[in-house]
Amino acid sequence: MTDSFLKYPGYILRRAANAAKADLDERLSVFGLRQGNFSFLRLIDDSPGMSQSEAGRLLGIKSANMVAFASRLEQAGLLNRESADGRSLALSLTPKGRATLEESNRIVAEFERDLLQRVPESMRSMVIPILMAIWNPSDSD
Amino acid sequence: MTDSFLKYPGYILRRAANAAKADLDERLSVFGLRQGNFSFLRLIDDSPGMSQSEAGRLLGIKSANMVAFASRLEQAGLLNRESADGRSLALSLTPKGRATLEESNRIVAEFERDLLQRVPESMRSMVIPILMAIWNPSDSD
DNA sequence: TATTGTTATACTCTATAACTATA
DNA sequence: TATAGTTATAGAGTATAACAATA
Repeated sequence: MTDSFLKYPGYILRRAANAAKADLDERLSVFGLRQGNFSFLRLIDDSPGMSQSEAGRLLGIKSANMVAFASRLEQAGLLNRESADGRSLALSLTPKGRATLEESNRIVAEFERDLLQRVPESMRSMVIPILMAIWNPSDSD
Repeated sequence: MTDSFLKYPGYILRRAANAAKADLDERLSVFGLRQGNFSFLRLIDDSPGMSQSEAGRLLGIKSANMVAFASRLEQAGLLNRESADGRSLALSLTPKGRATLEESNRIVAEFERDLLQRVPESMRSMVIPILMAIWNPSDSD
C-alpha cells in the first residue's frame, strides 16, 4: 500500500466498511440475505407492525427504494405487508422470516464478535463510541 | 432510533461510512467528483505511471470495473492513459486533473478534519488504529 | 396540505464469465 | 501460463421526479 492513504480516517472508514459488508454478505449468503436485508428483518422483528416508511426512515432507505427492497423479502416469504390505515403498510415477519432471522442472528453475532476481536483489547471499548461520534445520527440522518 | 442496533459495531460502521460518503460526495460534487474518483486521482498523483491494474488492486476495484471508472475520468480530461508495455496502461494526471485534485484536496482536508472533530478529543488518536484493525487490509483485501 | 406508497428512471458500485493480446 | 485490459451482463444501492390515494 502506498501508505499515503492510511492517514485519512474517511478513506479507512470506507475501506473498513466495504470489507465488513463483503464479509457479512458472504456469511449471510446461505440464507439468501445481505447486510441490509438482515438489519431490516431485525428491525421489523423488534417492532412488529412498523410501517414501511418508518422502517425506511430508521434504516436510511428512501421510500422509493423501499418498494423493491421490501417486495423482495415479501416474495421470499419472509415478510408480511398488511394495509394498516389505507395508506400505511404494517410490516411483520412470517414464521419463515422469524426462523431465518433466528438462524442468521447467530451468524451475525459471530461476525460482530470477529470484527471486534480484530481490535486490540485495550481499544475495544471505544469502537462503538467512536463510530457513533463519526456517524452522528442526530444531524446527518 | 430503536436503540437495539446501536450495540452492533458492524451496523454502526456501515451507517457511519454511508453518512461520511454522502457528506464527501456532496462536498466534491462541485468538481464533478465522488469519493472514489478522488482517492483514485490522489493515488495516481502520488505515483504517476502506475498501471491501471495496480491502481485497482490498491483501491479494491476489480479490473472489469476499472475500465468504465478510469474512462470516465479520462473523458473528463483529468486522466492520461498511455500504453506502457503493450498490455499495461500507464496512468497519469492531466494538468486539469492536477488542478482539480489540488482544489479538491482542500475540500477533502476539511471533510477529514470535520469527521475527526466529531470524535471527542480523548478518543481521537484511536480512530485510525481502530479502523485499521477492523479493516485488516493484510488478509481481507 | 402533508404523508404513504408507488412507478419510472438513471447512475454508481460490485461481481462473474468470457475474451484478446501480451509477458 | 499468468497477467492486463476489455466487453457483456447482472444485481444491488441510491437518488430524483412525478403521481395517486389517504390522513
